[in-house]
Amino acid sequence: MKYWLMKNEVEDYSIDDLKRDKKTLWTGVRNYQARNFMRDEMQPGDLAIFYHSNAEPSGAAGIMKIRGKSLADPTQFEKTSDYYDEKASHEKPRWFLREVEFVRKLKRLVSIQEMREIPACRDMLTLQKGSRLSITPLKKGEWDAILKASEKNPRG
DNA sequence: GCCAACGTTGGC
DNA sequence: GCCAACGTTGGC
Repeated sequence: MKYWLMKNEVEDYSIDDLKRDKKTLWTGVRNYQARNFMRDEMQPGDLAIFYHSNAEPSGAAGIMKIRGKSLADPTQFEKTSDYYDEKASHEKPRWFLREVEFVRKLKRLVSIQEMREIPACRDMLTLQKGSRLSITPLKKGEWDAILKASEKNPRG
C-alpha cells in the first residue's frame, strides 16, 4: 500500500466538504506528473493526506482513501468548466482522476511550518523550495511522522 | 528542438 | 497582493 499527499485549495474544497460528501472525484488536476500518479501509480486502498493549500495556515488536514481504478476526469469534457480541455476527447481522454473517500480529520491541522521542523519530513517533495506538484507520494516515515504530530499538542 | 514569453501555483 | 519557481506554449 502506498501513501500520498494531495493538495487542494481550501476555499475550493476542504476536508470538511469531503467529510460532508463522504467521497468525491478528485477533479481538476492538470499537471502531467500528478496525472500519472493518479492514473498509473495509485491503487485502491492507498491512503492520502488531504492537504489544504492557500489556507491560514496551509497544512495536513485529514486522511482519505483511494477508491477504485482511474477514471477520465469528466470536467475535461465540460465546455463551461474551468478545467475544460479542447484537446481531450472521450475516445482519448487526457486527464485522469481517482475517487477518494473520507476517512477522518486529523485531530488538529499540521501546518507546513510544523512539517518543516519534523526531521523525518526533511525530504518531503511538498516542502521543497518551488515545489508545486499537487499530488506527491509520501514515504511511510513521513506519513507516520505527520500523523504522530497531529496527535501532539502544538508546540509540544 | 531551443528558449523566451507567458500563465499558474502557492507560501508568505 | 507579491513574487519566485515552475510548466506550457509557440515562433523560429
